[in-house]
Amino acid sequence: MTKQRTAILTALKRSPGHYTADVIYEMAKTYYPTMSRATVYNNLSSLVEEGALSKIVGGGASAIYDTTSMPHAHAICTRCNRVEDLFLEQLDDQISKKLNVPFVSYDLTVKYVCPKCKHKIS
Amino acid sequence: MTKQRTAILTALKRSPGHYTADVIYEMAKTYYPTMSRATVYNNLSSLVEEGALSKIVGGGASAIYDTTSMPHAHAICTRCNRVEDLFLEQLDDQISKKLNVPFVSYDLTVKYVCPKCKHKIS
DNA sequence: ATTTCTTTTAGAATGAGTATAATAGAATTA
DNA sequence: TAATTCTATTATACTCATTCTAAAAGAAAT
Repeated sequence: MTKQRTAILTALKRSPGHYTADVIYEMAKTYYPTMSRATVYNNLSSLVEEGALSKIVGGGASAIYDTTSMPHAHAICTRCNRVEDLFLEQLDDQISKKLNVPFVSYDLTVKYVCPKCKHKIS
Repeated sequence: MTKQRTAILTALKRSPGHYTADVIYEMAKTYYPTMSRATVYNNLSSLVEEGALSKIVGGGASAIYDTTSMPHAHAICTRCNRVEDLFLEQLDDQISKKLNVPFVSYDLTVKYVCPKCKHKIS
C-alpha cells in the first residue's frame, strides 16, 4: 500500500463513479502531484485483479473503471455517453447454467438512448 | 456494393466465425488482393451499423467481428482466448424491463476457463 | 461529356495502453 | 546500522489497433 495507491483510492472514494484511467490520473494528482501515468495504470490493473474495481471496455476509445463492487451491467447512452449501473439479479445463474462451469467475470454493456436524450430529440 | 465489400462478405460466408479486422483483411485479400486495410475497417463498420455483423470489444487488444446474426453473448476462455457463442434467451426481456425503454444493442462477454483448458491444468 | 457523389487507397497521425530501464523506497538480513 | 534484496514508481519510448487525410478512381446523374 504505497502513497500513490492511497491517493488513487482516496480520489475514487471521495467521488465514486465511472472514470477513464486518464481522469483518475488527474483526480489522484490532487492528492499526490508527482504521480506518473504508468503508476495509475499499474494500480488500476492490480485493483481490478483484486476485485476492488471493475473495468468496462467497449463504451468508447478508452476503458472505464467502476467503483461499484457488486457485479452488475452497464447501460451507455449513445448520445451523451453517460453510464448507468444496471443490476440484473438472475444473470449470474443464467450464465452458469448455460456454461455448465463457473465463470470468472462478465462484462455486459447495453447501448441505448437515455430518457433525457430521448426527450431532447422528440 | 463494391467488389471489395463482396470480397469481405464472401470470405466471411465461406468460413463463419469470430475474427479480428486484420484476419478478415488477410482472408478478403485472397478474393481481392489489392484491397486496403482502411477499406476493411470502413466496410466492417458499415456492416456492423447495418446489423450484418456484431463487434465484440474487450476480449483483447483488437476487436472481434462475429458473423452470427442473432443477438447473443460470448464466453472467452482466459487461457486459450477461444470464443464461444452463448444464447441467453431471457436476457433481452430482462434488460428491457430494467431500463423501461428499448435498447439498441448489448455486448455481453463472459470470462471463464473452458473445459479443455481446465483439463490441461488439473 | 461533365459534374457530382461515393468508395478506395496508401500512408500518416492518433492515442490508449504497455514495456523498459533507471531510481527510489521499503523490508530483510546480517 | 549497513548492506542486500525486493517491490513500486517514474519518465520515456514504444507498440499497435484504429482513424484520419488527401488524392485518385469509379459509379451515378445531369
